[in-house]
Amino acid sequence: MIFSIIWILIYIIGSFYVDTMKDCTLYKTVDIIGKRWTLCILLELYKGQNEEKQFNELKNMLQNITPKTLTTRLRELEQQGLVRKKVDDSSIPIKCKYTLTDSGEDFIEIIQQIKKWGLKWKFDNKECEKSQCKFCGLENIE
Amino acid sequence: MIFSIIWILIYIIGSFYVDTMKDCTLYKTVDIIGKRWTLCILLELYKGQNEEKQFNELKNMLQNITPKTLTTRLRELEQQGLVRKKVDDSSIPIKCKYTLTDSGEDFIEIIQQIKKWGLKWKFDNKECEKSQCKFCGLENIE
DNA sequence: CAGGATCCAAAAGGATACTG
DNA sequence: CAGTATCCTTTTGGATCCTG
Repeated sequence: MIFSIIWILIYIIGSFYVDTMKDCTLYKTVDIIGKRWTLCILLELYKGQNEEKQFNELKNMLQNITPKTLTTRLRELEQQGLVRKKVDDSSIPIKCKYTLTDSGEDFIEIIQQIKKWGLKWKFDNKECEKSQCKFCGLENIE
Repeated sequence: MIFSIIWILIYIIGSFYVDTMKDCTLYKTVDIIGKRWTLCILLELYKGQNEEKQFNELKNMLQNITPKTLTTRLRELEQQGLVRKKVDDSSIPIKCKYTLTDSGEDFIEIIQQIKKWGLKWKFDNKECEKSQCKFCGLENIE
């Protein structure tokens, strides 16, 4: 009983630090790229010298992704300026080509950093340690 | 009607690319750090020359985080080797100190990279462009 | 081919109260 | 102080079918 009072006091005293951090660039950025499939999509677009990819090409490479999710992610990325969409409606069927923008390509470097960190500290993965991993398609730098 | 058949055919032909990528180091790493609050926690531990932080200190700095979530995240990070936990039960109340491990500190560099990318390509943020942002506590490199 | 629409399941996280 | 327990809401994404 006496302890409870002590703890409540300690607790209240401790509660005076408050700060807000939602507006931070960092957290905004992470909000964009922290979502499921986003990295996969970026990598898929990056593979093969950043050539144009069509919707169903992406869908087939990313097995298990549903069109709904892919559409959502692509739109987010397009809106955030990481991905560029071009529509070719000169023929039937219509073709939509997706490519990375400059900022999107620049972001690949971060992904590369993350992979490097993973290899350094955490995971043994024969495939990923090859000069070119077949999963993520990234060559190992350094 | 005739179009439907054409499209079905195109669709089937396109479906022959399949690959798996779950075992990639990259995706495993992102699984760890892509979760909500994780980056905030790492940054909070990093602030102030990486000194020890207690549970309720963290909880107070990260307003809106619930103890349940904080516990979960800390345990994940501890298990993944990014965070170290020390218990001091020599006095009442017990104190639990959390610090970054070497790999955890190393990871801050990636966060720094992400921030740099965000500032370069996307967001105007007066606070974040200062030499030291009060939100994420990171100094701006380069 | 490139999605839109609808419905549904799972999971993540918040609110709140409680404890040693 | 450092959590645990319970309940509940919200978000997310999968399944499936449909269309121009």
